[in-house]
Amino acid sequence: MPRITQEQKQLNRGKIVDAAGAGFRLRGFDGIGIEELMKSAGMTHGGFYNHFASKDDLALEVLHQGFTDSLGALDAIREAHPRSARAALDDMVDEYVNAEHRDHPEIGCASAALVADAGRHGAAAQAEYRRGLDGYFATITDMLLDRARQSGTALTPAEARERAIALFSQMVGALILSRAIADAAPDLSDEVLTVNRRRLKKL
Amino acid sequence: MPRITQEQKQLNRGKIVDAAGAGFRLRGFDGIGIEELMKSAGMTHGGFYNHFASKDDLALEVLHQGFTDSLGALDAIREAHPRSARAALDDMVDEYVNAEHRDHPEIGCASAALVADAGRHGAAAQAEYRRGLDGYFATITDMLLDRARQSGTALTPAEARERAIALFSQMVGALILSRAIADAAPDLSDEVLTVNRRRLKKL
DNA sequence: TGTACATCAGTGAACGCGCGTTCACTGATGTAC
DNA sequence: TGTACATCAGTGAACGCGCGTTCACTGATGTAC
Repeated sequence: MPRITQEQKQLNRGKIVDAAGAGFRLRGFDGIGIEELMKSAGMTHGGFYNHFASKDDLALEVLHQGFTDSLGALDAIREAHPRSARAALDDMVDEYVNAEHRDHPEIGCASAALVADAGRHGAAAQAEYRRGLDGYFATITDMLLDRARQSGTALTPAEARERAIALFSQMVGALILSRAIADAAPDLSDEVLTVNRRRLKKL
Repeated sequence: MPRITQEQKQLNRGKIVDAAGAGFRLRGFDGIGIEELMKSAGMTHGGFYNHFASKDDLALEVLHQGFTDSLGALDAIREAHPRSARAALDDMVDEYVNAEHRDHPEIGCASAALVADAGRHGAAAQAEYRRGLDGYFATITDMLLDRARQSGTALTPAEARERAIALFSQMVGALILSRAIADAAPDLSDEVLTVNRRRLKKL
């Protein structure tokens, strides 16, 4: 059957990245092997190295794509509420600190699901992570400034950035803690989500 | 040389748990093998199974010990400030959300360093995690109630618990995010710590 | 446009290394008398 | 208290499996003319 179209090759590459994005989020970088990833992407494992130099190389691509997707989703939330930054911020919190998001890390935030691997992997992984955090912090800062402007409240850019960093830290912490006990203590896990969601929307 | 004293055996077991506690925190459960763990505990790897049924079994012991230690450290902070719950809470935040703690996961909070493994490992690991979180939430709730009482502020137990959960979530999130970019973006990593520390102490 | 040849994406077997686990062995400890 | 024997913690070699990576092969694609 091979060789295939160059366009088809790019589609296949995308399938591998998607499969790895879900697999790594669900089971960690070491929790799923190349054979299984390639299989769930619809191929056999031998062709992997036509696309990536190594499994680590794939991890970088997954991080990059993950942050790109997440930042895009955040922009979409903003655009869905062009007149109300408050509504956009509330939406963001609701969608992030949520049982659905907790229960489906495979389609969720890269920051939360891949964070352990990022710190331990090399400089390149951390650079991807930095890019993601920079984007989150900048966008949320803008949203807070918009909200203050729209409500006639005074807010300096420096203060807005502080709040944005604190807010995002809390969102990530809430999601991660709720995931760590999701099966064994569902009530406590739900409480972590509910409490944080309510308090985050008051900020 | 073997066989050794039963007392010595327990000491050796402790050394293995300590070595694994540091190793798993630094490099993850899959990031360090039994041979290296046993070596850093001062033994050869063959004797491992005199102490533990499996590597997973060891992970449970590490989680258990980690939370016991962390909760003990939190009690020590309280006892160091018997008259001022405010000083104790500020101390807790300062010691947790801190560059020293960020740079030394091996001697730090189990909740933050082992969280990724917990959610993915079985029910037993999650049960340990639940015990840890229950302890943290209960203790911080008490501290907040003490502080309110000492300052003459009104605070219901339910409201105190909400604040405690939110506060701990933010502490964990801040530490984890700062670790994820510690090497590649030290300035941003420091900013995450500084900002969260300041805001957490205002709560 | 058509033809001949080079390229190369996917296949599936194979390699080699690491790691969790097992095992025969040793000799000091613990115990029964 | 002393002696003889059973126990068992640590040793280090070995096993076996999984996984990341390599490779010869295939045949359709891409390209040069």
